[in-house]
Amino acid sequence: MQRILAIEDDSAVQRVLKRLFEPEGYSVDLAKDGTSGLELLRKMMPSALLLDLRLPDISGQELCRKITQVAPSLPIIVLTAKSNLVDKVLLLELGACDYVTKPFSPRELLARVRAALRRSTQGQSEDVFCFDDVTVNFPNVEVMRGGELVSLTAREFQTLKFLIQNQERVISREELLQKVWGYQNYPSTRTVDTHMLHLRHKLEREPANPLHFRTVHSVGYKFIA
Amino acid sequence: MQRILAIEDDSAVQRVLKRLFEPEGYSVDLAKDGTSGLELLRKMMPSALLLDLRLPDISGQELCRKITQVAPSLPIIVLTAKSNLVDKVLLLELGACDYVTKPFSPRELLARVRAALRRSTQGQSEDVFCFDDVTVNFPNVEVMRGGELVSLTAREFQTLKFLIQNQERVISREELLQKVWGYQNYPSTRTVDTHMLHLRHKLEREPANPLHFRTVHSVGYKFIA
DNA sequence: AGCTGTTGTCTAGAAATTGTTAACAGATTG
DNA sequence: CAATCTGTTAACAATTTCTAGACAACAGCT
Repeated sequence: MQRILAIEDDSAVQRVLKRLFEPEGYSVDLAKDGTSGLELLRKMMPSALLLDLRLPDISGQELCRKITQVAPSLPIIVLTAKSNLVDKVLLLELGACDYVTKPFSPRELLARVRAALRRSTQGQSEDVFCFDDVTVNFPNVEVMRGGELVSLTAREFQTLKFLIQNQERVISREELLQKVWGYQNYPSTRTVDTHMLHLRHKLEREPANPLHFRTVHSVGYKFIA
Repeated sequence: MQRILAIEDDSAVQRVLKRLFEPEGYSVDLAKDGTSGLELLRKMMPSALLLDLRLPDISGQELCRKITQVAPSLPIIVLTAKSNLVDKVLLLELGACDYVTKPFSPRELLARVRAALRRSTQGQSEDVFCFDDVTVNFPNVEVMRGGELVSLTAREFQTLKFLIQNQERVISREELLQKVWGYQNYPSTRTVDTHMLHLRHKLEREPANPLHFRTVHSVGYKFIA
């Protein structure tokens, strides 16, 4: 039997979750704040986690980070009131695998939890990404271009991955250095430019006239498929 | 040879599929409606199924349900015109393992089918695995090379087994230490390198220029047959 | 057009990662 | 109990990758 842990302080929502999942053959355990949630998590090791973002004690984002440290492969479905795109990106980055905005349709939540469980047991479905004549294979850490293997360095690949995950959005050099490089302080940001140059030469048809790796003058870069 | 069954009524798309998969070493069988598709499915037992959602006789969702009853572990990749998110969730729930929206990039479809096949075969373990002039016999815990018995240590054999089970995929030293060694914490990961060195010397033709036990700089190692 | 700050490009040196060898400590075996 | 085997770590060499700086080219502004 699959066990689901729900960290959610609203008792009305708690009841809805119980009534939704238990008849479908899942067991539902409840925690009403972050600290007791983390404790329960360690004890029961659930198959999936439902996480409310607004909690009395810890911020949802903080909790998300801690959970992914304790159980990196646990699928987390976030329940959130906002449908903000920035938040969505942030959440997926923090390790959430899906999110549902409140008020949610019970049927949709059920479907998403099932899909998440399926993905976590049989592997990610989003492991390839394509644009132009380029295929990026994430688990294999491989990039094909027109049937030929293109060799990227690890940094280049990480940068590409981050850009794809945040496509359409402009990303500053500072953000890239923080999120991809993991740097807290940096004397210069020019190294980002060099890496973009390399990505363009390896993946663009006309590196001097880039279609996908675009420069946004005095702001940063963005990726467009 | 891997066989793919495509249930798809558009003959133009049928041709594209044939031209895409057959040169890559797959055999493609075609059915142009749901009933003949189900019949063919029972006869040929393909390795993967490509399924168009808009069919003349049966609804794609209905068909999806029936197929998962007949062959629960068969990977299904759905071809769909809509990119609706709800549909996506519904499909995954119905048993599809991935989906591609039309018009699709041939290369992307190929990559996804490969990924799906890899996922579906990685669970079931063969008794013997061969690459180059090497034969690995899992039940006997034996490795032959060109008729000669090669003696591997227990760790080396476990490492080899894990690499073969996850071939093509890049595996970090950390993951190896966790999954093969069973370690939770480790002061150093260099011991993995030493074991890869030994495997190379015992199983590669040119240990200094490895073809099968590849290193992916600053990420990890991967095995390729 | 001219000015100014930003970005593209190249390169050499710095830094990090990996290959390889060898030595040592535990475990296993006879 | 000694001998052998196995796993681990350290050290150094070889290799790959990253980075900062210089200068040229470019975009945006007045």
